[in-house]
Amino acid sequence: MSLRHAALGLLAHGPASGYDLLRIFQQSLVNVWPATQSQLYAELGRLADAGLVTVVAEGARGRKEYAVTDAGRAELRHWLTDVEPTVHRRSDMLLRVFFLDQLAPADAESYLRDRLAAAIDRHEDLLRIKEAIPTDADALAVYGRIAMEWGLRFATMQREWAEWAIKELAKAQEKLTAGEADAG
Amino acid sequence: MSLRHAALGLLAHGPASGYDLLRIFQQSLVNVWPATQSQLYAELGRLADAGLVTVVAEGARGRKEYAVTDAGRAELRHWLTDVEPTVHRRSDMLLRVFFLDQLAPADAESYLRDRLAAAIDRHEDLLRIKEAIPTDADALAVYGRIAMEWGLRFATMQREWAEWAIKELAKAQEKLTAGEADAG
DNA sequence: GGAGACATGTAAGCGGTTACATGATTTA
DNA sequence: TAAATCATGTAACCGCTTACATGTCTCC
Repeated sequence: MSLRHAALGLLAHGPASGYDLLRIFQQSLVNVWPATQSQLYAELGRLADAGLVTVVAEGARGRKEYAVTDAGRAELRHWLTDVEPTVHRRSDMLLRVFFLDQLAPADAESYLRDRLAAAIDRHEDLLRIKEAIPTDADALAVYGRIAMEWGLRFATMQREWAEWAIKELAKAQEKLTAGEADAG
Repeated sequence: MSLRHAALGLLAHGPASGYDLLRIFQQSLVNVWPATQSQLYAELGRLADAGLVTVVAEGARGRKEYAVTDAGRAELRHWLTDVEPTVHRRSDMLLRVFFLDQLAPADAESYLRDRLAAAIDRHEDLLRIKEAIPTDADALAVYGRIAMEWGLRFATMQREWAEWAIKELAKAQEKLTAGEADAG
């Protein structure tokens, strides 16, 4: 249930409407916690019902500006300090690795090469985004850069792993053909 | 919809019952694609309906042994070669990083230190699991080791990132106190 | 005969995605 | 005045989790 805390965290930086928050989700948070419009509006309603945020202003076109309440700030702090981050284990990229033996060796290698290429692309994309980000000293920027660094390191790790895996695969393949030669 | 492909992939190594598969999910695949019992039995039913697997034997206690069909193998290969793995972006660990400015500096640092400790623990856990795995040359073991290596590298990356982030935070903190001294 | 493992299933609820639906305001 | 943007909301569906529910077989 982290969308609620994401919304709470954004509102902690100042009042905003659902529409405002949506743009932040789709820009700054898209790589960390994407959210859809329908989800966000529903969650803001629930947050208001729970007393964690309140409508502080109503503007044109039915715009509702929300602000976090004291209870909301307390909940946010609780989530930040007391709730252990969940570890995501699910990876269909790694799941495929388990079943690569169902493919011809060349296709298995091709899969890993695609991962390698994807990691390189990802790293380049992130670098481009990083350069476009202002080097402000404000909190969201400082911590945003720390999160960005995680992404860059993750992409690098994935690249190096794919390179290593391709070599491992080649080694295993060699052994196998050597074994076949022995048998023949 | 990867549970279906996970089941298909496991059955590609030989016929098995839902109960058999469940143990594999909870042992070998727990770090890659965890699945619950209710989910798995339901999916096997759907796979059978779709003609991707069939019941090849019925044993004691209502045991049903499933085997993958030609259509199932084709679907598995399709998924392995043609379907781009999804990139998971959602991380409540990184989401918290964005909101660390809502905490006292000491608490923010504490959060990062906890991540560091978690990464070290994770790496040790994986090493222990790795040593317990037989060094078989069979496909599931070979590719299992490649997946394991990903986990180890991921934990290492996370450890190094946390160490780096703690230093960054200290630097930012220094700058801030220096700024305050200037102003004061 | 009881415990523990084997074995399969259903139901309620939750978070997330996609699609639908509506309307006001600003700007070219 | 038409297009783009601003702005909020609902509904259907899907995958996953948790809990419930039932029954069989083996071994001590």
